[in-house]
Amino acid sequence: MTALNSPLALKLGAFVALSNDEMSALDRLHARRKLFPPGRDMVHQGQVNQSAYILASGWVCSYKLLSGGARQIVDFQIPGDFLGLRSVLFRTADHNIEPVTKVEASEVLAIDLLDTFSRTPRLATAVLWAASRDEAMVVEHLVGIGRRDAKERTAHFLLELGSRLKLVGLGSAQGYACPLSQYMLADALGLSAVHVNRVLRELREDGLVTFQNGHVVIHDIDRLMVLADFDKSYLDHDGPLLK
Amino acid sequence: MTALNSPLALKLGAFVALSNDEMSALDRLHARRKLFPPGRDMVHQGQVNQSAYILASGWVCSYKLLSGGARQIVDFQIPGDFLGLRSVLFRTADHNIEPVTKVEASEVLAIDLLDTFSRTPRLATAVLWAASRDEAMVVEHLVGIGRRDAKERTAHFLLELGSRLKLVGLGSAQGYACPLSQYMLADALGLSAVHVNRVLRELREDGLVTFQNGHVVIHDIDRLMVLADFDKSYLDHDGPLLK
DNA sequence: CGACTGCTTGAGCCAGTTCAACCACTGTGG
DNA sequence: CCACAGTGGTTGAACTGGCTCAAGCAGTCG
Repeated sequence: MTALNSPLALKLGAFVALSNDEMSALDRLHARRKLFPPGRDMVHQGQVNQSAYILASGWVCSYKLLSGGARQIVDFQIPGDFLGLRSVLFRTADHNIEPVTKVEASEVLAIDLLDTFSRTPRLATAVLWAASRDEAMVVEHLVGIGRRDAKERTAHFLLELGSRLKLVGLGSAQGYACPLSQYMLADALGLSAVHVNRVLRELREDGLVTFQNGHVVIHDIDRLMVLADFDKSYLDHDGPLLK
Repeated sequence: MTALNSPLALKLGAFVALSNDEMSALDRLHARRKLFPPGRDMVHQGQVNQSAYILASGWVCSYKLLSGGARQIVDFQIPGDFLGLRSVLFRTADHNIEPVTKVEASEVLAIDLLDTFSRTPRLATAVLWAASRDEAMVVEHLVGIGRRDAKERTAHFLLELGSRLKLVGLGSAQGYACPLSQYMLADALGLSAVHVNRVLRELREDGLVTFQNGHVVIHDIDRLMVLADFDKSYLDHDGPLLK
């Protein structure tokens, strides 16, 4: 895969028109490919001096565990996303990262990243944009768990995922492939798996979305967006620092 | 007030030993003092080209509103905290900011901030540290709302606030002044005000904390920390980029 | 074939909500 | 100086969204 159609390039390209130089700088970041099997944590809480990764293919999730054994998934990462950017800047990781599927990721050393940023500052801005978008997603997630009921929350989640996947060429307004189990959905949405199941059924019976067999099919995006109170502006901030 | 005992200096100083140069650079950021009365929003969603502020005194809260009228408070900011750092980097604000009390804050223009960072890079690192701490707090907040019950969540919240206030010289292990109403607590914790009231009573009757008349008194911090499953490590990351 | 993982459905229960009332304070205008 | 309105806190009673427990089913893998 060349930089041109890599998920990361697609994502950043939605924000900055990338020059050839910038493209090849991105390419160079993809030098150290690594593979991770699903299930075994890539990073866990308290681990020190972790590298960052750029996800090339597959899905991962970041989560925290409570002493009682409960798990809260903070976010899923999909191709084109950075993982553990914060764990590089700070010595220790404050959450766990687990591959949901087989994962292909490029390791990025702190030095290389900083080096790339100083040579191609527009890339730095673009990556900062991506990081801020991630932060905005966490905030929106918080709002959803705090103040939306299970149905709205689930609908919102599925719409957000769709929107993110579309940006990296992995989905359309009609639907997308989704390797998550209902258990993972539950841990992300702050619900029980049983209840997620019922909510998904309702959404299906209402003719809004179908979540089945690893595929999300969106039947009526307009009604779904109304139900979820979905305003995608938090996903595509304008880029101000860029002239 | 000189930089030496300003809340921001105290906070950053916990992370980096600040030189005289760095101190006076901080001082210069405090040039444009402004006052804000409680109640009227300082920033609201969608607003463009906002400045950042450093909170000198008073409390503010950042929140989002849903179409149904529900409100979710994402975070409170206390003296020494930055407000709207993200809104500077990005053209539009994605949340509202409202003063909880009378507020004194220093406006910081994007240029001045970037300028300060390039002259005193250790300050840049320190501010980055603070920003990352804020992000970690939002994540912890998300986890709490998703997976802690009302009592644990409330206890955790009060402990976190105490820990933050202590860092800027506004509280101790015994307690602190707190201008929040039970309604605000409710909007932050994702609960109803009525239930917050009952939970606070329970915590009081258990001899753990008292939240009354604008004061939080911590009676038994050890039991409180156990109840809340409070691990303060997310509040004080080490600083790796600093030699 | 059995074991395991993920999905589905029912039944009963409980944490937290909503509605409604009442109290204590504080500030404000006549 | 009192009346009155507004804000914040407190408590009870009834209701409900989502949970837990329990069972059964389908597909997949060794």
